[in-house]
Amino acid sequence: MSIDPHDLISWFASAERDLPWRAPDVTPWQILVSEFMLQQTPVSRVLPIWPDWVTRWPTPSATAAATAADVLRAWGKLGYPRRAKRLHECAAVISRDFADVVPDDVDVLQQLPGIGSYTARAVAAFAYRKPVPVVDTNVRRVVARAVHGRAEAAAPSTKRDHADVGALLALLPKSDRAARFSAALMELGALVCTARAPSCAVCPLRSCAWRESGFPPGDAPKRPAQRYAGTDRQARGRLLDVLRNNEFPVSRAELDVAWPVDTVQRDRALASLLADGLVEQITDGRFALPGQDRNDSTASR
DNA sequence: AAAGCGTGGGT
DNA sequence: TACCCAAGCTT
Repeated sequence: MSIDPHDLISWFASAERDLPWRAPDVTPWQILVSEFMLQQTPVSRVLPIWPDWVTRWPTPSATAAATAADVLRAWGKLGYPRRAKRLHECAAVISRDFADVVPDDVDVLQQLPGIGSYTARAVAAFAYRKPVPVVDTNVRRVVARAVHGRAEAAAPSTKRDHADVGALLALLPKSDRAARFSAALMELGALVCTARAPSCAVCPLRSCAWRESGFPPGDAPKRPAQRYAGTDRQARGRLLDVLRNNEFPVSRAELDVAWPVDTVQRDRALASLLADGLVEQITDGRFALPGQDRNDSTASR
């Protein structure tokens, strides 16, 4: 059972979304920025942010020259602000150690801050047209269904990821169409072979092990889905939102009102933000985004 | 290896 | 209303 690259690529030619980071003049760095933003984040939420971002900071060195505070503010409520911090660090490394040129080698890319297996492969394939398998959640799901006949991909793990790369390598066209095949596979998972309610009636694949075995259901989830309300993550988000929205450092009391009930949880969240380098405490005891201007209206007069 | 890490839209 | 889910990475 296999996926015919021709079926997929001809479907992609007509179904491909017109995403701005796919335009022909987009640089490898700008593609890398899109991949950071798209980690665990829907396309619809990246769309309004990415164009302004890459206009403001078009190169690694331009990004590295900004303060972490500016980067975190531009990131806004995209989520997982550690990604913004790592993107900033990644820019500094590329600027300093790679002459401002994004590496094209998967293993080199994967050593950079915030770049794991997926992002390294995506940059190599989509920015440099290298014939490397790109394995994301969409690809795992499409392969699980079309090739292995299962409703869902197995839980991601290092070992499982390696197997997925191997399975993909066997499918990858041995030509310059490899990168396009990977993009098409991801697009199929995003638009047709979706996690819930897949549109099998319009699927371009002529063979699919899951369909041919009668759409067997997946296993019930073993662990309960995690909630968000009341978690440390939410507390961190509230605290960081206060700092993003204040041009100048804020007092502890101003942070307290952002998470007023559970003081133990608030302290834990603040400590973890400090440990992550997403927040700094300045000498007078107030808190600020890292690298932010320490002056304020009272100190400056 | 499993758990932590944001946020908001869809159902 | 809850819950699911979205181009993952790090420890």
